Amino acid sequence: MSLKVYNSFSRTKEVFTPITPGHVGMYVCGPTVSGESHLGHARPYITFDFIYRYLTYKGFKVRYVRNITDAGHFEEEGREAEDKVSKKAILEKLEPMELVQKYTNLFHWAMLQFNCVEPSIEPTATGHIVEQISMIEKIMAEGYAYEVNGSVYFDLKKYAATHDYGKLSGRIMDDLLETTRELDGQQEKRDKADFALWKSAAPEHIMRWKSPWGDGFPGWHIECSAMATKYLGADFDIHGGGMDLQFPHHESEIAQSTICNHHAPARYWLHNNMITINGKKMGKSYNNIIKLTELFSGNHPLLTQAFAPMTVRFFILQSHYQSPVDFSSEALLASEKALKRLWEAYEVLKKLTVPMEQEATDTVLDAKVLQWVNEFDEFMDDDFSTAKILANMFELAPVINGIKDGHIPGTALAGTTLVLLQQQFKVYLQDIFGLTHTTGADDNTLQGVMQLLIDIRKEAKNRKDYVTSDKIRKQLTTLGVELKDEKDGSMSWNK
RNA sequence: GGUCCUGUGGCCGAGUGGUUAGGCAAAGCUCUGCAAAAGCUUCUACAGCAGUUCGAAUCUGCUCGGGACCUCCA
Repeated sequence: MSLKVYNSFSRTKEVFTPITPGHVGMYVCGPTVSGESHLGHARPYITFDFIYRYLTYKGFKVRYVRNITDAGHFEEEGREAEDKVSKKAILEKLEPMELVQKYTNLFHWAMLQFNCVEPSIEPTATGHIVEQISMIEKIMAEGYAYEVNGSVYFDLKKYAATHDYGKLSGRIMDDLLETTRELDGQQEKRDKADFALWKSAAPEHIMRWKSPWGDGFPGWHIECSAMATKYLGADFDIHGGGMDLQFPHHESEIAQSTICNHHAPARYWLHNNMITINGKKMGKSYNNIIKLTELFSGNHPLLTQAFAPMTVRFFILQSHYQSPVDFSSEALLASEKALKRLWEAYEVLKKLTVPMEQEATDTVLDAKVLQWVNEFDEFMDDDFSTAKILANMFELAPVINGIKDGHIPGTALAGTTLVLLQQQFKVYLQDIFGLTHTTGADDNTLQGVMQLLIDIRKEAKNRKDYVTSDKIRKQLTTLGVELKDEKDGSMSWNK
């Protein structure tokens, strides 16, 4: 089966063919560590995490590069030569690198919470100033950049004359050139649409590096081009990021790399859609940001409760990565319950056993189960349709629970079917979707304490002392531990 | 203003022209000391109008609504 991905560049679903058979180079735009990550940031990292995991599952050796943007960029181009990082640093009275470190650590912590696999390489912009400068020099040598007052700009008009600038984002060059915007510093550019490759640093600017054009700092787009080229080559497979980065960021990356390397950087451009909140994109300008720390703690006016990272991960998996997803406390609560139900079915499934040589007594059900399971790969190959796989899993859950409860005879499914079901559930739920569940079952002390409580409750129940047995169950519930009486008289629990 | 996307049942969300998406919520039943969980059942929608077609949520056009980008943005 071949993997098909929606390529933003061609606006069609294409068969994915890596440049080097068996290997995939993937670059994803990482965070700007000038502030705390919010819910919106979670989406690309979780999306490209399961894409990375799936490519690995398919047998590709993937080099996954995700940068850390720690060299600030100007907040409003040309208005003031102050970058995000230095501005915030002054406000918080921190060293720029101290601030960068703080938010980098926080970002890594969040990725850990979401169970995101670490990228193969996580380069920082500040660690690649030399590469960025040399790339700018090459572009200048090619005649597509010019220097003015210590800043270097990309000559977009010249580029657009022979190249299709705007193809990725569906932009029309003439419109861009016509866009009238009166900003300070715009005058030094040959054309308003030209973007900066290097900006001259004003004396008060903290983050600054020496360059052939004087002290300054790199432009917004050049870091990704420089780092992607360095670690993945001039021509690599996948470039990913949020849809809002298509223009101007990715468009400009294409222009820079095309001139510098004489080659468009990536074959496949993958973009995840936005998370909205009450229909509006989550963003600073809308003042509707929910930080990840707030989400995990429930400490936000829009939240009715705290939500676990896995709930968020599941919530994102429940829709296609290219669809916008609207956030609400209610929607997340639904995800929380759904994940719980699914995970419990998975736990049940793990314990089911049937002899391998068992033949299916219910061939209709057996065929259905096989179809649902086999569709996992099919759906994932179809541009990573995680939502459809989850739907199939929910179709399978009643079958699993039915076998456990005895509504469905244990022999209904063939031994080989059950084994395949168990295997694929594990592979998808844990290895590809990256979901985890903490039952506390790995805590020996807690295990022992719970067993003790279960024993006491069983004894109480046996002598019909329901006051005691209900008290144990009720108090455990308030502690967040759920105790269930099974049909066979045993008890199970989970956190 | 320009470019593009989108409008699915109480809510969230899959949907590749013909067949039940799925989840959450709600109702009933079974099981249970009571619960919870689980199982079974019910609720069956595609913004509006027109067109193409034997047949459209799915294609086309128009109208209305929502959103993204055009500026830092995941």
